[in-house]
Amino acid sequence: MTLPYAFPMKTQRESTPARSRPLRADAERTVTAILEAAERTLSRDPAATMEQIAEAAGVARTTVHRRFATREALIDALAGWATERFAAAVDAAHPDTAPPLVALYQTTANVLGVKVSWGFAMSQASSVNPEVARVHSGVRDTCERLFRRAQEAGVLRADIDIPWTRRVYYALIHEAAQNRNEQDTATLATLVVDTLLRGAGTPHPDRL
Amino acid sequence: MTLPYAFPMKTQRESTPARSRPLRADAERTVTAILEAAERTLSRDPAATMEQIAEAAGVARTTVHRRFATREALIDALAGWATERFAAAVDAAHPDTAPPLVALYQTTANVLGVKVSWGFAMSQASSVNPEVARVHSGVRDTCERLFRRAQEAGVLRADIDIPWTRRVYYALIHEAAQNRNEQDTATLATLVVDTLLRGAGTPHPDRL
DNA sequence: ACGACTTGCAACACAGATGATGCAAGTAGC
DNA sequence: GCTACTTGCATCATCTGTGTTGCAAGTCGT
Repeated sequence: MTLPYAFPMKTQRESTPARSRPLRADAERTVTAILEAAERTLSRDPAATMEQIAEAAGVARTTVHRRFATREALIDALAGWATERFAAAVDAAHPDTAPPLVALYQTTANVLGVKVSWGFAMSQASSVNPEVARVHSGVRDTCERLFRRAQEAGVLRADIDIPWTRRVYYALIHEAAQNRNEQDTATLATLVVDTLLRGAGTPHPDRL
Repeated sequence: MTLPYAFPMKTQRESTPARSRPLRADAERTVTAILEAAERTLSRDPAATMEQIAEAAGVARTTVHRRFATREALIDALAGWATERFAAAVDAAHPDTAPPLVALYQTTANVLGVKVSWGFAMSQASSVNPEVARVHSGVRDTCERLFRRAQEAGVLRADIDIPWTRRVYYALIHEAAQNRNEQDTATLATLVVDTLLRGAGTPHPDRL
């Protein structure tokens, strides 16, 4: 049994997808097709079978098993694949250096771009794979650092609970990502950030 | 095969749990134990087996099958059981008659009470059971009516998108319900409503 | 105390999914 | 064009979960 596409190999020191040796171009395309089909299929039904995934990818089920030894290995690779993009999306927004509000918008937009396409894969944060968990945990820290900077800059209130706010932020992104309908990520990001910062209430409500 | 505990029977006109005839007291307790164990078990792992549920309930798997013909019937009954409480919780808050802000707090607190205990069951809104779907859809309408009243009363901004705001509200309740840790529903409701109305931003931020 | 009901246990049938293998046909890359 | 790689197909073994049944032991309600 060769294991040509296993995401973070335990024997590897970094998160780059590793395989025993380079795949031929056609096999490479097949692997990609399988991962994309897996995302599409599993986001609709997380309990979808290998057969359904194979069909969606346009290959035979045995081919899927040739590339991913087990179902778990496939999902693991999928989670890794998306986690790489996730980390890159966050990184590209310079969340630790850009002005807080700019960083918030940019990070949101970038993450939404990944989340819309890789929703299922990104939901596998509590993966068996320690590398995936590590990246998600790292992003969580980055997010909370950004929120603290936003507090210091007076963008976020001083009295908010940061872990709670982060969870709300994640939930907003999740909800926005369901709106795949036509909306571009910039519009969705505006909606998310606006909702997070201003809420839905009036500035000075006549109570009751 | 008798089907002693099937939630909303198609031949019944209302949502009251119906069974062919009353169960003996011990059997009644068993049914309750199974439903509670199912909630506990499935909220941890939605793919949990009947065996695991039976074990959690302290009964044999065959007993579970005696009370619920199929796995689907069990989940359906669970969804119905929780949906009854959900509808009652919303109703008790007088969402259509109390002042908007009062109704919002009270509904939130009541729903959180149910959601904390019946999180999995309440996530089965898109149940095969049309009665369950009808109740959830009704609550959704009630919620949006309340939001419109809140707008008219100046509690919610006039420019918000109501469906989006409702989804955000649901997401906040969901997140808050994860905080089972010690917090009472009144505190959590305050947090949810406060976050929904005010967001996390400062009233007049020095932009950037 | 009696009868009806309920439960646990052992056993079975069955369906569906996973994973492996050998072979023949086709394709990429040198 | 040659070789190594890749794929589809047919097939098989295995496992797990679901749902059923019969029976013996125990319990509820009257």
